[in-house]
Amino acid sequence: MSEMAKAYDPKEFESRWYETWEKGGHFRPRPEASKPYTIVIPPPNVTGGLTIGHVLNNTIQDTLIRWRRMQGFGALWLPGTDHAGIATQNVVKRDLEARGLDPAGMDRSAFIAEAWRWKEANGGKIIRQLRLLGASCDWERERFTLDPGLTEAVVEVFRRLYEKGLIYRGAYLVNWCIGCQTAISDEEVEYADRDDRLYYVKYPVMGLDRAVTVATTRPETMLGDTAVAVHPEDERYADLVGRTLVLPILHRELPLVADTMVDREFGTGAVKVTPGHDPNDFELGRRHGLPSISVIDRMGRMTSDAGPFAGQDRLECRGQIVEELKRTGLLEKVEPYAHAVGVCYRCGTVVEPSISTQWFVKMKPLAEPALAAAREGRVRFIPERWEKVYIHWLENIRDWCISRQLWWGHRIPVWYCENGHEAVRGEQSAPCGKCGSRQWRQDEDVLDTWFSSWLWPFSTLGWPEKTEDLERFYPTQVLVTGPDIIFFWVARMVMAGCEFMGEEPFHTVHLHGLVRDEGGRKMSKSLGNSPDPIDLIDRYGADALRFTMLMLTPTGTDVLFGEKKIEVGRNFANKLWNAARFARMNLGEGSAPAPGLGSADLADRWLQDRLRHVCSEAEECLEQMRFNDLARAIYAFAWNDYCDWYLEMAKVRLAAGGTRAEEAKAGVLAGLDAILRLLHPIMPFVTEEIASHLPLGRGPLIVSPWPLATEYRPDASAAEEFAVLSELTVAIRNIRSEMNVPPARNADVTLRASGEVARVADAQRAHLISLARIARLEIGPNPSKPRHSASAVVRDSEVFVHLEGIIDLDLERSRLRRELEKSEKMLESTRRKLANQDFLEKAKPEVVESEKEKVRGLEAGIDKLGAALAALEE
RNA sequence: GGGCGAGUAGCUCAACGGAAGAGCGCCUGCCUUACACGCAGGAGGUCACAGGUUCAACACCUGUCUCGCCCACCA
Repeated sequence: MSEMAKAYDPKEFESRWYETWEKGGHFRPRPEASKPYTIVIPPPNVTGGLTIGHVLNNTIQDTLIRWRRMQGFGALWLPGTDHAGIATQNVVKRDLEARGLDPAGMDRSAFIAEAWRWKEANGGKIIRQLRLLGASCDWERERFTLDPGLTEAVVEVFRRLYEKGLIYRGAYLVNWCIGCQTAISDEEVEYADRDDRLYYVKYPVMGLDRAVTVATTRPETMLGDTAVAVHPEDERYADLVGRTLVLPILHRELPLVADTMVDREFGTGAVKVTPGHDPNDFELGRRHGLPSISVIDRMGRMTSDAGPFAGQDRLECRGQIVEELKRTGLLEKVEPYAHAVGVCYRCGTVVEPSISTQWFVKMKPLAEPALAAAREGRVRFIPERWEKVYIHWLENIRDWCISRQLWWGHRIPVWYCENGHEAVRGEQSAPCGKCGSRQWRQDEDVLDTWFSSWLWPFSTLGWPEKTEDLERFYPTQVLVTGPDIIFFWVARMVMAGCEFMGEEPFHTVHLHGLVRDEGGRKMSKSLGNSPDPIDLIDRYGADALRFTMLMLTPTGTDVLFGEKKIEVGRNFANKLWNAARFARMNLGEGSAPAPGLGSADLADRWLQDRLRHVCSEAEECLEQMRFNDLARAIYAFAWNDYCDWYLEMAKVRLAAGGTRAEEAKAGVLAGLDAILRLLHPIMPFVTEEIASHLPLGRGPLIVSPWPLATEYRPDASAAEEFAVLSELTVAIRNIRSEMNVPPARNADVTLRASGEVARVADAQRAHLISLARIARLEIGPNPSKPRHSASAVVRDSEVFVHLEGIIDLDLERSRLRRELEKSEKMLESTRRKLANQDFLEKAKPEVVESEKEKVRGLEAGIDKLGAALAALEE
């Protein structure tokens, strides 16, 4: 056995163990395991680095995978990365510019080549970081969403949906991002509150000396107005419906239409209708057969249809229009107005709704099975409340705009022949089925990144081919991710799984919280409040970080993370480290006994009882994915039960030597063995390292059997005896501390006790003496009370700590009075309860009995305290 | 405008309807030969507010307030 450093030093062993595990093939699912357990990683963007959010997400997954692996499952954690269309394209562009190249001047294939080069050089960063975290992914199965196999899956899916009529192309109003120069889906639009202005503009009525005033936040879009609408039952405008209005500035004629969509309460009750630049107006326009005019182009500049404003930026145009309206007296008023505007979730630019020709997926038919899956319990959410969010979205689903005007991504697998016929295929080859033409041109656009992500649970396993992996590992067991991508990813994966595999891709969705800073703000690069996990791992250890993250994360609530909190994990690792050093120190040179807790010693019997509890608790926590409770339970057991009590008690037997020492050594090892196995899924490195320094008789911890409660014998009487022992110990320590007995000084103690307390104290005399630092211990049913002593009541017994020469009578009196007061208060409230007739009649008998018992105990204690106090008053 | 979540010790969070807990911080002692990343002891809480259900409520119900998310076609 090699030496162990004095303190936990993770740098010394983390990378070494990761290499050992990987070389040992332990990240691969065991071929012989009958039951599979699969998790597919939410593929991080290739552009990204590891964030604290990733740490939480992947620590949870790794904990589950390692736990199942130890249980003997064929555990597969399938890793990979997402090509992240827009994000990557932007990063590559910036990179090119930084290198003095001009991305705008590049042709498509040159750009894509550059993007791949960038990906090969930089795309592995986050994967390397996951390894530092200890993620036990099967790297031999790593996938990338642009891998050939996954491309094949994308084309196949597109083809199937196209043939089913669920994919269509058409000119509709879509969210156009001027910043990213592409259409984006509804889900990619975020809403940001803005303090804006509401402009009231007068539209003269043709042939009358009247005008209809409309309210708008976007005066520039009036250039594209094709109607004004009012509510059909709005009396203010009843006589005007059907008449013609004159659009200010451009003097175009507009019908005044009636539509129930209009809110009579808002503004003037009249709304300008711009089908070309507003989703509601687009709908309204269709209903009324109105034309639509696009006055803003893809760059955000006014088109030729904007007349004199053509070529201006939309915002510049807004200002000029307002000026012009003022000048002509058609601007009635301007009010401050707070509202939400849609912005691109990628670049934050205000989204410009525009009409353009795009590809869409018809979602309703796909949503049905996904809805049923949740409603019928085949897909379950943890926490449950997210199910409602999922269902609500699916019930109100809108078609999915899947085409993106980018270069980086899966190119839309549609080809057009020279005669305009369409065909879906991966590569152009065969002649056109309709005209025989061989001149094909592929659609210019690429697919939304999520169009490959939604296939992830099966495309990564080989689909559309029927591979062994697909057969064995699909469906996966659990998906671990954040609630922010329920719509983008989770729901769509369920839809795809149902549609293409005929089965849900997973049965449990664990949605953990977001990581925030200590002020509750979202972690983000721009705020600069997101610490670099790698730096934290470097300074505190991966295990410390992992443990802390889990400990801080109650199921499904956001985590407020601060660097200081990692100390909990680091200190805990150090504690274990030193417990192991203690064990080794006591094992000495000779051959060590096999770990075991079979002796008749109270400490061993009690530890078995505790292990029984903690093992079943850990199991339950993992089953229910309550990771914070899991971490807390193991922490409390290891620190408080094992280190504070068991090891302290073991010192007595170790000092005694002989058989008792051998038994203690076996027990110390057995306790550590259980703790290390329980903790391995959370803290893989330090547990593995510690285990390697101890003669536990096991192979690598990573494939050691998960500890079962049934390995340990329950022992209620040991628990009870231990309680007596610890209560006596604490009472004595308390007196010592409050009476300022120097820690180094052992005190004489007299215990006036009979029955259980006397029996336990006598049997555990050696333990008690050691734990409470006692010089001489006298136990009897009625020993004489020592002259100078402080006392305490423990159950039905009295403890006297001799304090010759150092007793401070005043101190002791006030100490006893405090105790007495506490007991009397409790006695009073308990008596009151028992005086209540309803309580006696209606409460459960055992509750009543325990209250009565409580009174008896309190009364006896109060008597004793009173007597002790009286003795001091003399 | 809907929906969801949270409001418990200075801070971050626990607590099957039956005497309010942990970690950090704080106070007092201790370098007690595993650990000062530690040991022992201690202080600190009208469990957001108001009603109600119950013998009994931090927990269940109703309402209110505050904070935070998500969804939504009031321009």
